Amino acid sequence: MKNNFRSGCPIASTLDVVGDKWSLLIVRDMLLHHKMTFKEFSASDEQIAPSILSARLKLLTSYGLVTKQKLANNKKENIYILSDKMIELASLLVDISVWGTKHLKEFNQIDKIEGLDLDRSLIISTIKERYYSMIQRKIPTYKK
Amino acid sequence: MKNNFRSGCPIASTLDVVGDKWSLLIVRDMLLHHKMTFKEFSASDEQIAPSILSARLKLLTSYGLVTKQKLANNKKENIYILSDKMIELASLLVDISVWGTKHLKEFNQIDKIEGLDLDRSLIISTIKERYYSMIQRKIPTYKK
DNA sequence: ATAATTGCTATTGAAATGATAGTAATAAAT
DNA sequence: ATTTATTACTATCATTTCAATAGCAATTAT
Repeated sequence: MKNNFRSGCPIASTLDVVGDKWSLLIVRDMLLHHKMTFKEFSASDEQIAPSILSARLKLLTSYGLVTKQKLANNKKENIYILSDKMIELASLLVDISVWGTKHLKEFNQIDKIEGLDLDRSLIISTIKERYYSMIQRKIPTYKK
Repeated sequence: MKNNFRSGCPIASTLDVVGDKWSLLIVRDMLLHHKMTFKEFSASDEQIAPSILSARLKLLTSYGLVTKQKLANNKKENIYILSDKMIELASLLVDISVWGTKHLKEFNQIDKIEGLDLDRSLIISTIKERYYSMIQRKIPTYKK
C-alpha cells in the first residue's frame, strides 16, 4: 500500500492521499457520525471489507492523519482519532454533500441530511466543534 | 462501466460518480486549464492512459455531466464541455487545492497556485465566469 | 499522394478491491 | 474457573479496475 504522488498539483496530491474509494467515507464516519472503532466503521451502509478498512486505516495512520490509541479502561478496543489536518476536511465533506444532494437526485435516491441548507461556515465550524468536544469527552487527556 | 451506488449517502454517492482516481483531474483540466480535447487531457502531468481517459469520458458523458461535440470548422477533434452541474464542482476543486496546499507539503512538493489565498467565493465565481466565457468564445451557439 | 495528427480501441499484465473465513486477545456470562 | 462472545484484525482467493503499450481509422497538413 504505497502512495506515489502523480504530480505536484495540489488537487492530484490530495486525491492521492484521500481520493480512493473509501478514505473519505471513513473520515465522514469519524467526523460526522463520531465513529471511532473498527467495528463501527465496518457497520456502515457501504459495507467496507475488513481487509480494505485495515489497509486504509494503516495508510492514513502512516501519514499521521489518523491516530490509533486505546482508552484507559478498555484494552480490547482500538480507537481512531482524526488529526487536525483531517478535521479540516470538514469543509470538503460539506461541499461534497451539498453537491451530491443537489445534483444526483436523478441517478440515486439521496438521503436528506439535516441542516445542510444552513450557512456553510456555520455548519463547518459546528462539525469541528462537536468533533473536538466528543474527543475531549472520551479522552480526557486529549489536547487540541 | 456500470455505476452502482453504494448507499443513499450524498457523500458516498458523489464519490461513486466523481470519486475515482481520475475524474476530478479531468474536471480540473477542463474547468481550470480550459482543456477540451482528448489530446489535451492526455498531455497532463499525471499521464492518464488513453483507455482510462476514454472510459471516464464515456461514463461522465453517459451521466450528462460532460457533453461531447465537434466545432463547426473541425471534423477531427472532439471537444468535451462540462455541464452546469460539473461547473458547480469549482468550489470542491478550490477546497481540495487549499487543503492539499496547506497540509501535504511534508509529503510531496506541491506546486503553488496563484490567487488561492484570495477570497473563496471570489475565486469560485471567477473560475466559473472564465469557463463560461471561454466556451462562449469557442462555441458561438452555446447557451448557458 | 504521402505523412502526420487525433481520437480513440485492443490487448495484456499489474494492482486494487471484494467476499469470506479464520485467529488471537480481551471481556462477559455462567 | 470455564465457556461464550466480542473485537480487531489477517489471510486467502476471486473479481474488478487500472496501467502501459501498440495499433488503427478518419481527418488534416504537406
